[in-house]
Amino acid sequence: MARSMLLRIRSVIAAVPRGKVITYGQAAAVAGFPGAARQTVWALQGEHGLPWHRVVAAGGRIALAGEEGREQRLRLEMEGVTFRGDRVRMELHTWTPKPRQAGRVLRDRTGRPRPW
DNA sequence: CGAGTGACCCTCA
DNA sequence: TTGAGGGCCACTC
Repeated sequence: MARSMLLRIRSVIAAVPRGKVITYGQAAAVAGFPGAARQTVWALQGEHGLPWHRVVAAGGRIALAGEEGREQRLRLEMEGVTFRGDRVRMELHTWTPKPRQAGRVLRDRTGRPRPW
């Protein structure tokens, strides 16, 4: 069931702690679907109760536009997340689930290696 | 079943 | 630094 894909991505997002963030691509990869960043968007759509503000685009960019984007930034700053310019300082706040074996490399669907 | 639509991402010019 | 191009895939007409 393709449905479990979104469910798994949701559970990953739900596990992101306060003060930490995860990117769309990472959320999908951690859930077991490297390269499926767009599905993370779907996983957030219409779902309440998820820490949606802790999901940012690659490089710490806020993907939401306008008012929504400003609210997301406010929520993050309230949790202690710091910014540099208009992006989150990923080196300080990126969340990684359980540190996997060092040196591990995941590959996306096109066979491209994705450093992890 | 085909086409269009995303709060995306990576590579390369 | 920026933009194009191709890739991903659930979901809705």
